[in-house]
Amino acid sequence: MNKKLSIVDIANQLNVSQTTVSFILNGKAQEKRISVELVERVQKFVEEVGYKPNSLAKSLRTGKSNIIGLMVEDISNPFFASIARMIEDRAYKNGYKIIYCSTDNDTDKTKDLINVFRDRHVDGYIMAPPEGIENEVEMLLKNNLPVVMVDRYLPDIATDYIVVDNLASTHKATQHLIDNGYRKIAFITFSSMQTQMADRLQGYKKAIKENGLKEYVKRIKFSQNQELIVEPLVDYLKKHPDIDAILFGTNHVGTCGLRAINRLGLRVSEDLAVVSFDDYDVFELSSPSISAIAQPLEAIADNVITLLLNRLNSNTQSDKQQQITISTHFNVRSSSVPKKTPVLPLS
Amino acid sequence: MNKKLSIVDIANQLNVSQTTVSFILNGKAQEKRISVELVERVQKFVEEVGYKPNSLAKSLRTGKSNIIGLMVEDISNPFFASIARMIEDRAYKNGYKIIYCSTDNDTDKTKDLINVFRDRHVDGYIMAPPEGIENEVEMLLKNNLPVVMVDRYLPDIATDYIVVDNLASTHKATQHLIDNGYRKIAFITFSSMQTQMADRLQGYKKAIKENGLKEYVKRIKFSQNQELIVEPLVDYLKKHPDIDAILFGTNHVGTCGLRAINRLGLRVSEDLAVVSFDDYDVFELSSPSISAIAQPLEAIADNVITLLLNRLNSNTQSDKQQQITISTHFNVRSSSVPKKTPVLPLS
DNA sequence: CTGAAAGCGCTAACAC
DNA sequence: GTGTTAGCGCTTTCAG
Repeated sequence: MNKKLSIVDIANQLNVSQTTVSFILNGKAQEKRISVELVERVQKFVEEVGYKPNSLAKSLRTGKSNIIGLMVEDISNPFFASIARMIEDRAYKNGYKIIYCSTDNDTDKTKDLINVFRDRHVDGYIMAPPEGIENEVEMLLKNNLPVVMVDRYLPDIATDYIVVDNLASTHKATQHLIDNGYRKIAFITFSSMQTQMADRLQGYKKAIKENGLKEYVKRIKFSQNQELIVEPLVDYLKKHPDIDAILFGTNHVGTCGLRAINRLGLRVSEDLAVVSFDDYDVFELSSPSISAIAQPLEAIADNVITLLLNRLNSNTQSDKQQQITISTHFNVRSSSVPKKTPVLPLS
Repeated sequence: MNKKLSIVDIANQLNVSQTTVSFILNGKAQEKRISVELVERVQKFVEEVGYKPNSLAKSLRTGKSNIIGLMVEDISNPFFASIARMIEDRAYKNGYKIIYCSTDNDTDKTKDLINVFRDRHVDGYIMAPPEGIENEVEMLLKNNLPVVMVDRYLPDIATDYIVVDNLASTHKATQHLIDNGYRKIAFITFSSMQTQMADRLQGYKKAIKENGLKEYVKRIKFSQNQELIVEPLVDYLKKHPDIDAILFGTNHVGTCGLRAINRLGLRVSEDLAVVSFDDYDVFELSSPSISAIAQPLEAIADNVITLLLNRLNSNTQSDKQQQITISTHFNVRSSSVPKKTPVLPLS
């Protein structure tokens, strides 16, 4: 129906040239001093027949696709899903569409995906990068394609990024556990050298060291399969029955951790204090409810898309990179109330 | 770097014609009886210089974009996020990319989005349709664009679709509550006439009627904003303190329902049995854990993408529509254990 | 103010 | 077996 009209059709029917139509459609009427009446006539006609420019042809010609590539670790993780959702909204409102994909934190997969995106001529990239894609990102930058990192960044490469103050957050959470009388505090995390995980670990270590306590760090290999995370956790907790509190490094480990705790028949809060990074429904609705470090999703998404849109609108690639750190909010709940059994003094 | 090469460049450098290169690259070498050595030479060179065909130009020429448009209600809802994730994986493996968007169940927004997708020349559509987009969908079909519905369908239009047996599922869940001694069972749902919600309501009503009980149906307006759902729920529960069990129509109402129950200081299972449609972490990890009707996400996603890929590969639009209904799995947990207080006999 | 025309990179008749 | 070439629909330079 309305699919066959092209700019030449409408030019012919109106007895004007394509150029004129094109100028009018692209808001260059004034600049080109096209008569107001012609402009109106064209616009009216275009409206009537429901003509839509073919964006493929447009992209081919202009090199702009109005598509943003979004690469997250896993779109089914509520943290990324929420951010993606907000980014999507803002992008649509600004005339951009999103192509997304989940990297699974897999370097090779991500490299492939970057190629797919380049191939599609996406105008800009938003990514939560896995390790080892420095070269690819540099290539993008070199080609003047804006890249905004989120959640983590590549330390060796100067890009825009939006992260939260991971170190301060886990430091505070750990200190909170210590203040509430816990002494054998484990930090359970993914075995990853990515910046966000490294910082979270440092925050924990710092608090532990400052209080002269002993570190209990358990690293687990990232996996989509929950069982592959729950099982090592069960083992670890069995092996360390003296642990009296756990700080989980992400919502995913946190959720699996709760499963492990359930499976062992342990009771959160009574037997074991729990705090997790990343807040979401599960933690709020658990009983006892789980203390969690909430990332300000909306602020993150807003900053990301604003930054990218700015880059897109002004070809100022060479500008100084913007690197924004946002504070988290620590939601204290029942899972980390002050310890009831004898509290050891700090040495 | 590798962005400037076009097919003509590589043809020139190799002293062959574009056609030849194009044929080779598109696997038509045999068909066109191009010499094996030439094929190899070209492939080797292409490999070396890292030439990638420009898919925009390709799409413009062929009318195929290798993009699938995915429209769900809300990508941040775990049900849709999980399905999207699985669809994404399968699509990528088959050379398709996904453009997605959240409809918010908003008819106008969805119409816009369909236009955006058409404009992008997506090859196929997967959608969880809101009400009132019959005309748009018919238009797509008329233009021979495959559309697969998921989660719900438009009763007046013959399309492929994948749904679960909603009616049987809620019927079973309601009967389960009755069997366990509950007599004042509420069904809390979104005020929607969409097929999946209508069927779930019917399943509940059927079981209630069969047992000569009274219906308690509460409909709530769909909203992203949790508070707008929790509040009416709190009111409703206050007004009907005699209700002894609730069946929630979706995970979203279910989650909000748990909040409402918490807010009122009611205890799940002791004061109120609970079952929800859609299983996910929250229900499994709550304590008491919440009985839930689990949709087989993987089976749904698999069927959806298989169906669509089939359509895409064989231009058999006129084939009979495939309409697949999959069974759910009822996960019985602690929230709906047999009632302890005096159980009224069924009349 | 408006029109002709040169491509953007690729595919596929059609000719040789 | 291989080369020529006409577009796909649009933007934009350059001439009127």
